[in-house]
Amino acid sequence: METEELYAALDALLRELASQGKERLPSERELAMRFSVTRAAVRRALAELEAHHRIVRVVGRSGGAFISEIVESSPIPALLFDTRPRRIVRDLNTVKGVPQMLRDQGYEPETRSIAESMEAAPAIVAHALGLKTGAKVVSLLRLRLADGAPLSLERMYLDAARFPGLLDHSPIPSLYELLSSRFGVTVFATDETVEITSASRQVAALLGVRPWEPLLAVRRVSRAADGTPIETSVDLFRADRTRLTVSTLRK
Amino acid sequence: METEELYAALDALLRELASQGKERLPSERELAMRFSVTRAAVRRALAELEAHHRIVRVVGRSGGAFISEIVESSPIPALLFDTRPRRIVRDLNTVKGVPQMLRDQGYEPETRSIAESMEAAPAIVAHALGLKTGAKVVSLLRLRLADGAPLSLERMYLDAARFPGLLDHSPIPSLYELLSSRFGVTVFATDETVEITSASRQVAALLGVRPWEPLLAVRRVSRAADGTPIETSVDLFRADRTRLTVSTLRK
DNA sequence: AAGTGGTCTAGACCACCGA
DNA sequence: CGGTGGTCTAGACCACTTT
Repeated sequence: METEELYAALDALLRELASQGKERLPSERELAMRFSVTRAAVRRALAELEAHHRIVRVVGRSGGAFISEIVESSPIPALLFDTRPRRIVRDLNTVKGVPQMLRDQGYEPETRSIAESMEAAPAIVAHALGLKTGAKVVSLLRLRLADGAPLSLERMYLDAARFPGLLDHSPIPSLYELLSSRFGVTVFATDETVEITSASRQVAALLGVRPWEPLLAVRRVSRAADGTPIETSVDLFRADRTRLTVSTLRK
Repeated sequence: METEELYAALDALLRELASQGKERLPSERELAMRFSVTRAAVRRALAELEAHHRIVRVVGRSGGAFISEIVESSPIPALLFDTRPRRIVRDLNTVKGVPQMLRDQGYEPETRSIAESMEAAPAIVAHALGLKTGAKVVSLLRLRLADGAPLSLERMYLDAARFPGLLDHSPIPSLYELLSSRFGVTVFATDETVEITSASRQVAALLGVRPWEPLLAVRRVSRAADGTPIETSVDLFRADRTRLTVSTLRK
């Protein structure tokens, strides 16, 4: 019995248990015996059920695999229109900072500075900021939390020559406010790109997700009213806690 | 030697090979012997490298694991010079349809209609379109391809009462054009949200990706100039072929 | 035919954690 | 202590693709 069959069998078992109001599956070893397959095969199928959030797995003595919710069967899903989980909404139409966005939605924002340093600009950063490769840039690595839980990891670069003494204020409480009050610079426009990336081990540890889990990567270049670049950054958002929104008018 | 060590060792090997201009790794069996681990261990580490797009794996006689790009040799990333990006760019600032967007970027667009039908609106769809639950809606399921390779799967709902006889033209060549010429309706504004979802087996098969692989889900409501909803849809984009862009001005 | 990656069985040991 | 999931070794067979 290959994985696909086993997945179907477990799927049926899940529905049966759900209909009986039970939420705990038999142990992996017992499932392996029942379906006459190895435990490894059971684990592959369970891993897929877990990836689809059909089950949750818990270790330890009364641990096991638990049904995460009762789902009706449906062919190709209208399910995708469902928006049950409470996700934090990042509106790409505004230039608000993350903390303000969180407060607007009733979350308690927190920012932890992981690293603040001066370094030579990598090629892509230099290109985005209109500098020569190797020019000095200020590099900030910050972790954003909402209600105490990690939401995103942000790496930002700024032209060190344009903003001298920026690191004197370390740790920086509100960057946009500091740029405005001390340097008279405000963000006028942003160009952003959105892609999926996967979490490296270090990123995963900081964000509290598993390695290689998918993340939303938002790359940004902020510009002043005269078009000169102010900062370029990459935000890595936890996929399970984030929804991006955009509104557009015809052009 | 556990997975993390082995990953680091393979990482070092990757850099060494890259510096020598080589792009092919030894076979899994040889790597296992070299590092005195089982082939399963090698495969776990290689899977991680693949998830990070560090390598590409090919089956068959002269297959193997190949380094996906040589980073060391060139100080300035070749990407910056590439006029036709490896990923297809979906500009969320415009309301252009997918085929037009593809043509603009030099790809050959193709749309395959998977299903076109009339059905009762699910609650969420009815809500988005301002209809009563159960009202008749036209449901379209279409696969978009670029240069013959699957790019996205789109499920769209339209008010059947507003667009009578829409399915008479089945299969629909250009929906936006049809709405304009036959019903005098043009899209004026769109509200879109972006999230990560994972591919079900059926979706994965259509898009040519593996089950549970992450996808970009773009949900949309298109409105006419008077604010009435025209259509609501979900686009599932292959993460490895898509980049979304947004530009904003201060508000 | 031969060598590649893909997948499976079989079994062991570990980390964890409640009974 | 004992049962759970998590991870590892060892080895077999299959599907695929070039030689």
